[in-house]
Formats: sequence, C-alpha cells, structure tokens
Amino acid sequence: MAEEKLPTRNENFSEWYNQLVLRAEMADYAPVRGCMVVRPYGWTLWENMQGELDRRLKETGHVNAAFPILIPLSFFEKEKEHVEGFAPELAVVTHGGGVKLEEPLAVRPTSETIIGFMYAKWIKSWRDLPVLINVWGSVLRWELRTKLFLRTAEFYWQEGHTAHATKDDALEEMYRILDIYADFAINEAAIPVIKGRKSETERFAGAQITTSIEGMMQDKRALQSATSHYFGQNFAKAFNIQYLDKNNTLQFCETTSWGLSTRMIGAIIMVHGDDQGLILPPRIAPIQAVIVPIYKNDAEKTKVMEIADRLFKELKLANIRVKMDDREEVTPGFKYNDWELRGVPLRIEIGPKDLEKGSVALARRDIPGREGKSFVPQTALASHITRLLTEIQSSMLARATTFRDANIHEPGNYDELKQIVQDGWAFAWWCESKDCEAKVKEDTKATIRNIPLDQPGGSGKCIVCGERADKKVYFAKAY
RNA sequence: CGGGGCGUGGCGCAGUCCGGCUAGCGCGCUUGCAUGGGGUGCAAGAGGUCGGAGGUUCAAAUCCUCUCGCCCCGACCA
Repeated sequence: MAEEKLPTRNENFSEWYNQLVLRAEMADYAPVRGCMVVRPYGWTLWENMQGELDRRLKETGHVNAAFPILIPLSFFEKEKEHVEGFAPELAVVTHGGGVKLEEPLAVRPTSETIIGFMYAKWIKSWRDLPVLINVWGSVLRWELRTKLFLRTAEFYWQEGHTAHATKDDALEEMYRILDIYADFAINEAAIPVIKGRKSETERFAGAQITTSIEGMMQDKRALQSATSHYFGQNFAKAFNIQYLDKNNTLQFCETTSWGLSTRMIGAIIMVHGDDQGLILPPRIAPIQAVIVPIYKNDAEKTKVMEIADRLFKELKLANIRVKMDDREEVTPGFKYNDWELRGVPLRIEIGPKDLEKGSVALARRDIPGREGKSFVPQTALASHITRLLTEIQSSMLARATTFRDANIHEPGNYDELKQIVQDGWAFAWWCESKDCEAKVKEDTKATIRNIPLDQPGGSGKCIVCGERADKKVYFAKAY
C-alpha cells in the first residue's frame, strides 16, 4: 500500500504542485483540452471560499444575479480594446439545433458586454444608481497553455459589475472591492497579498485602471490573485448606459468590474503546501479536524469508538467541520499520511492509552513532527480545538508573510534587479515609462506586478533609466 | 504555431536500438488469515487485440509509411 512519495518543492515545484492537486483529489483533467474537473474536495473548499467572499459582498450592498453564457459575437466589437484583448481567446458557437446560426455566439470569456447591454435597458435615472450586481459562474477562455486552477480554459469565479453616477463613486467601488479581496486573501486564505495598480501594459482590456492583489508563491513567483477594474465611461459609451441626472441632463454611467476565481485555490496550494501535501487554512478547509481512532481488537474498538463518537458529536455541536475516519481497511499510519496529503489542519488521535488517561493526541498540520503534537484532556476539547484552529490560521499567515518579506529585496542598481528577480521580488523606483518596463521584461522575463497603493513617498531614480521616478513598484516573474 | 518527450491491464512503468515461443514488473483491485500509536505482512486470484490504419516478414509492442491523442518548454493570459 506504499503510495509513491510526492516530488519535493525544491526538486520540481511545478510537478510538486500538479501531484498535490491530483493526489489530494482537488481536481482532475477533463477529456476536453485545457478543461478541469473540480472534484468534491476541491469544490467544498471553493464553496467555503464563496461563502466568506459572498458574505463580504452582501455586507457592502451587492446582490447576486445570473447572466447567459452565450453572447452575440457582435457585442465584442463595441469596445475596441476589449475585442482586441479577448478575440484570440474566444470560443465561438456556430451551430444550434443542427443549423448554422445567423450570428455566431461567443461563449463568455467575461461578461462586461452582455451586462453592459442589459444595464443600458435597466438604467434610466440617477435614482437607479448605483447598480451593484455580482455573478457566480464560470467563463471560458481558449488558453494556449493551461495549469490546474491557475489557468484552465473554463474557470469558476465571481464577477461583479457595477454602474455609478460619478467617477468618484466608481473609483470608490473599485477600491472597496480591492480591500475586500485583500481582506479575504489575508484573513481567509492566509495569503499576505499586496494591493496595487497595474501598469498600463498589464491592465485589463478596456479598463482605464486595473488594480490587483498579488501574492508570492513558495517558488517566489508572483500570482495575480484577483483584480478590480475601473472603466470610466468606456463601456457605458459602447453600450449606451445612460441616466438622467438631477438636472434632467443625460449622462453616461461610470462602471467597474472585478473578479476572483478558483485560481485562489492554486494560490493556497502554492503558498502553504509542503512536501507532505496540502496545508489548508482552517477557516475555509473542507475538513478542519479529523478523528483517527486506534485499537487492536474488538474490545478496544468498542471502548475507543464510544469516546471517539462522543467527541465527534461535541465537536460537531461546536460547529467544527470534523470528520471521523473509521475506515477498517487501512492502518492509522496510512490515515495520518492521507489526511496530511489533503491538508486537514488538525488531527485527533484516540487510542487505548488515551482511554486510561482521559486524553487525546493532537497533531497540527502546519507544524510537522513532534513539535506540532500535543496531548490534551478530553474535557473541553471543542473549545481547545476552536482556539487551536484560530492559532493555526494566524500562524499560517505569519509564516507566509515572513517568507514573502524575506524574499522582497530593494536593488541598488539595474544589475542587482536582474539578479533579484531570478529568485525573488524586487521593489524599486520606476519612471512609469513603457520602455523601461519592456526592457526589464526582455532582460529578465520579470514584469511589474503592481504599483502598490502603499507608497513610501518622495521620489527616486528609475532603476532602469535613472530618470526621476515617483513610484516604487514590484518586479517579479509571474504565473 | 515552433522546440522536446510520450502512448503497453484502473494507475505508474520495463521491454522497442538489435523482430522470435503463453508480453513482464510495481501500485491498486478481489478473497482469506494475521496486523493496527506514522504510508501493514503473508498467501491465492482477476485483469492487456501493446493509441489507430496500412505495409515489410515464416514471425511485429519492436522495422517502414501515414494518422490520432496527450504531456513538457516558448509565444497568449485571471
């Protein structure tokens, strides 16, 4: 029954990641090129993430709705940059009901166009604004190269689309959402992300401003984990989203859109996992604690299971997502490895020795080996575990933050920058010229991840050309 | 689309260069007994027209031609 060992992170990060996803049964490859099957374990994680993000969105006045998956191809022509950006990635339906369609239909790669079309019908007056709609669904982009969760042809996400009366309102919305995403990433996924604005080169097709949260994976590459865009009146003009203001004057709306996808699952795996498998943040883990009962014979089994069942019920009552692993056909040792691979934050072992002492053995997933083990009394177990889960959550965030900060460096000159981005992030002054940005990309393959909102202030010299620079930015290789 | 690699029981592979008899191995699966606090042990068993088509040959997983599919690296990207 000896499962083959996982490849280690250092050996081959990419292979390590793939094996983790497949072996932990998060996802699998679909028969269609570049598509992914999200398996129940992975989907439960996503549902938990959805719950936490959806709550935040609803608390800030957003409502959910659904829009069609098929969009008339002509809709994409209406916004010049948008069509240029997405044309190469569109999948197009040409036939329906056995006959050739008069107008081909695009499978949505994102829904700005069809939502813009609908908003134009719905919005008439300043009283209708703002419109704050969110959509949970999936989209399809014909990616040339795919990787489970990080970039698949079809992926699951939420996309929010809002319309506002003024520029200030729309910008405020864009930043509000960025804050929600960052809060979600930090406090639910335990990923310390950096909020910032994208450079002109990197921004979304059709957007005037694109903001993102960027996280550092354990191979030190950056992952854009969510984006929030401000469109100005671009889409409003393309789709005639207009309203009459208080002075009875016709005005174009200001719109935004923003999205967070199952890519975040990939981020969680790449930020927290170790050579034993996944490590999932307790707040969103499908299973927060697993009970492994241990016994040698039926007499012991009866006694052990009695206690195990009682504790299981207690934990359930305390709203802990607990799982009883009462499989007969595998040994405890196998179960330990199995749940470690799946990233369950806490393991509870109950055996004959514990019966005598009235204790259980706990093992923290985030601290492998003896260090993470403790023996605690069965009494008040639920409250102890609740506390421990909170502690695991915060120590995961702390560890990821320490790792990130240890791998961000400030280059003193261009040569140093080239060195740094080979194995880390560089935080440096940039003059905001496209040429300097392009030069770095050409020389190193690193790009400007974002221009952080949190700026040191003052000014410096562009790390590339030496001219005056007002912004400091992160350069890194990205997924 | 360019470069590289691979298709052999459910999964992972060996065998291919140099053709040869009933195509092997590990894992998993089935059954039984033992075992059980860190990936259990032993025994027995089921399971494959070697990606597809054509050709060469007494004989093809192996050689030749064509074809289909997948993976990795690059260009594109949440």
